[in-house]
Amino acid sequence: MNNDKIIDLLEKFKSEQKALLPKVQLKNNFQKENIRFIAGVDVAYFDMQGKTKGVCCIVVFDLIEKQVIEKVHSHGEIRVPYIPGFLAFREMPLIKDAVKKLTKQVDIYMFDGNGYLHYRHMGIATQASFLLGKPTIGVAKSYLKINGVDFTMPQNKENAHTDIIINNEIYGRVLRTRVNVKPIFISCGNWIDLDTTTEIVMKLIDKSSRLPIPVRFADIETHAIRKKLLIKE
DNA sequence: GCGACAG
DNA sequence: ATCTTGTCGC
Repeated sequence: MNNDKIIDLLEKFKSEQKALLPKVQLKNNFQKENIRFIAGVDVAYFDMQGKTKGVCCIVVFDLIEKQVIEKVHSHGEIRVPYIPGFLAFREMPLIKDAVKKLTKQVDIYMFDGNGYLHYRHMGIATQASFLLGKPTIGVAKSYLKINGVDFTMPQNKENAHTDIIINNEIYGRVLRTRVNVKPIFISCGNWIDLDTTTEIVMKLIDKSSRLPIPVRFADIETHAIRKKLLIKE
């Protein structure tokens, strides 16, 4: 993919993101007590026959029974390069394919990446919400600096957090899910508020990781599937 | 030209 | 994201 083509694509992508923005709602469109099934979505990459391929896994976790109730995956060629701010366009085709395979109910989707914490408030979690028609949450392992604004490190206590505020607007939250571990960067995707987002993320933390269970499991699953695909060929 | 850069 | 072994700690 040459440079001119990428520049054209980015302009097109940017206007798609701007068109979606007015539809974003940072309010819960559900009753908290009804939330039970949380899906984690992640993508892993590999090369095969000189092409960049990807594996997308979705793991659905039951908050009540505390167990995984469904795992689905999709894989295929990745055609869009990674450019900060446009991750959704790179991963969305595979996500769509994996979503089609789901048979169980999902109440909320969690993504490996940002949501409202994004240049145009349109990180992958927010953008994907329109495809899914469900509330979404963004969970990033590192910080994507916006307009040169740094984040404030939260205290070294479980559940300590600081907000990322730019031009008097809250973009997202830096959350210390466990003591002595780097914080994560969470943000609303759509149809959910930041406090509820934080609550749900904390409910899904266990001793095994600083990341919430569905995202962690989806990450592990993508690596497992990728390994199988590489052995076959 | 240099640095920054979710995954 | 990915390339990669051992190793410190709960």
